[in-house]
Amino acid sequence: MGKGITIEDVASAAGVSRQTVSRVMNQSPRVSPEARTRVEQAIAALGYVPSLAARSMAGGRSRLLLAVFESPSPETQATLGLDRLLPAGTLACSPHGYRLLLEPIAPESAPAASDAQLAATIGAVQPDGAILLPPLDSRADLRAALESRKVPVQTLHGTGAPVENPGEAAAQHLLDRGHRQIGFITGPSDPGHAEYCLAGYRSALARKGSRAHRHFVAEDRPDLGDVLDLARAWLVPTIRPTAIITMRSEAALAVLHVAQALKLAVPRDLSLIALEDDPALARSHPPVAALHDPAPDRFAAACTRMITALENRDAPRSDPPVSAITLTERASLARAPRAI
Amino acid sequence: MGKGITIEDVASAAGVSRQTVSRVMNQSPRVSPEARTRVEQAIAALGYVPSLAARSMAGGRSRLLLAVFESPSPETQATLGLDRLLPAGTLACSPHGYRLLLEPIAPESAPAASDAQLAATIGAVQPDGAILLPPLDSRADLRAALESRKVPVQTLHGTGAPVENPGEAAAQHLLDRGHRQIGFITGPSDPGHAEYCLAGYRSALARKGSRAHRHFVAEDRPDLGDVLDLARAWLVPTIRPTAIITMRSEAALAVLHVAQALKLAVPRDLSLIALEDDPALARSHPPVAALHDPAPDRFAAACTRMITALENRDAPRSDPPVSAITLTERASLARAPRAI
DNA sequence: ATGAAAGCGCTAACAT
DNA sequence: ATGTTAGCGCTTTCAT
Repeated sequence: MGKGITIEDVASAAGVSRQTVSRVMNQSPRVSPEARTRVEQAIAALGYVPSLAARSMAGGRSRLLLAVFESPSPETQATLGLDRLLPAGTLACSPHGYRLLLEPIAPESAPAASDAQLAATIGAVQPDGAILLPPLDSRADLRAALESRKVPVQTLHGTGAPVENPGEAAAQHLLDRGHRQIGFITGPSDPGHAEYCLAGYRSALARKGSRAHRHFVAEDRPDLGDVLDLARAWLVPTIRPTAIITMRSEAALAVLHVAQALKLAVPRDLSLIALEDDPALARSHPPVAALHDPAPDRFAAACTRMITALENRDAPRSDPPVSAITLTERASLARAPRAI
Repeated sequence: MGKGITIEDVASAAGVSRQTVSRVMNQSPRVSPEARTRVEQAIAALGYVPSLAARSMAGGRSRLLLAVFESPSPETQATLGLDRLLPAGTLACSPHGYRLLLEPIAPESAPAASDAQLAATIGAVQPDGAILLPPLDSRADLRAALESRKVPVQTLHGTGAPVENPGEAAAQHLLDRGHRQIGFITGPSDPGHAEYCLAGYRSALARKGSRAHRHFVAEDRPDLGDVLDLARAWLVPTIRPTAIITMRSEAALAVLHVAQALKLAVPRDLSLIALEDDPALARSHPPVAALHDPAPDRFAAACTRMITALENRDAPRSDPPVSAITLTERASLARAPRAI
């Protein structure tokens, strides 16, 4: 059932020509209200859905967008979060009749290899556009491979705001609340990303003249005991951080535990922020604040930008900026207890 | 560049008709070796890639497979692992000229709603098949919606082996090594899944006559202190588990820490298995064994099964079974120290 | 073994 | 505002 319903069926059911049906589907203004209604009813009655392939052939627009992402290598456990990205993007596309097509790129692939791969995909599906997902958005070779073949490219940080640094953002939040002795515990997962966040933290503190980053910076260790020891080493002395930033959520939980064992009240004596959110953070006592990267929303926004750019090839558009990072405030945050 | 190369271009470059080119692409045996070679060279020289849309229209096969998955709701943080699934599936499809198309289904969506959604997708792209990803593989309504429209369905557990229960598998591994006093710490994330694993653990122990599941079963808590307390409560007494299974990797690390603080050697005095793998487990001291769900491989296998079933509509196939769960053995495992 | 003819379902040009 | 005429790039079916 529902098989083989074509524009022709709709046309005869509505008593018009295929063209009129086509015009209705394509929102052409040159259709009389009556005709439009009859066509719409016929479409609904028959459950007609136009064939993407046929529209692609005839109209030259495939309504397919490439979602180009880096396929995780076994060791690079760095979770891209496709679980939440892809539904968001799909949802943004479908009301416009567009669809996403996956294009995984092997990490550190040679430019020639990925160029060939993209060439094959472009030839086969002729996508109307491509979204370069991080960390691929910085690969000039991919962008060139796409654009040289007339495939427009978008990234998550459209034309607007520059990328925010999570380490810097977290530090800034704490500085704004009066904290100066702010500790930072990196995550062991992705060395490059850890360095990046750490640098952001450092520059934020340096701007405010704090020297905490000389004393309270440590590397996260996989052994829980090491993290607990570290937390104790920082929190037992009189001169101690009034706030600590951790990259991993688990480290934040470990610090919280040590603080409570030492009778330090969170957040009164110590504020906590994790750079990575996790359900466990929301359920701990007290819940721990975390930075939240609205990547799914930014991906959806990128898809929408792409589509509107495609549809009105002329009209100048102003892309509403999307904030890159937000803080999920939870009870682990308070103003600095006093000046030290 | 590379734009607009059609079968016609290849045909004239090779000095043959379009049909011959088509036959070469479709592996038809009715082509002379010389002609085939000339065509293949022309294809390579021109960088020709056949248009999916055109093939779909003319041949009635879209070479598109639907990857139907449950889109995570805000609270259902249950990570499906699309990050690793999709590249694996894509890789399995591409050598055959097939592609994956995403179809997210809202969790607990009404059957009528998802039926309409699938109908729209099927009408638009006319997929040659669909893979129902867990936990959607048990939704009879989705399967019906697909199959009633002549779209063949596959799931991760092909025709072969039944689904293994992670809790049961882990318990069985330990029982095989002589353990009887085996503890189990559930995870707080997905209640249904936790119950399921716990039941598997219970039945495995019951089969061997162990009664440990009466004493050493506990619920995981988000607060680290609670988990540490629990581990101490189990490990301090003389009658204690010789092995512990945890659902969350963090809980395993916490138990490991307590054991070491109590001067219990892992794995000599205590074996540890997590039901969820994580890079941190491999880096701890000692590394902690974990169950590993080869879902990416099973997804790739499902795609391959689908494609071969599609290509040889006649030949009877025997699907090689794929093991559902494997144990990543690490230094946290040893035989039971003694009978208690 | 190869070619010629006839579409697949739709849209872009032209008509009218 | 609507209908008509050509294709889009392939695969089918039927000739040769």
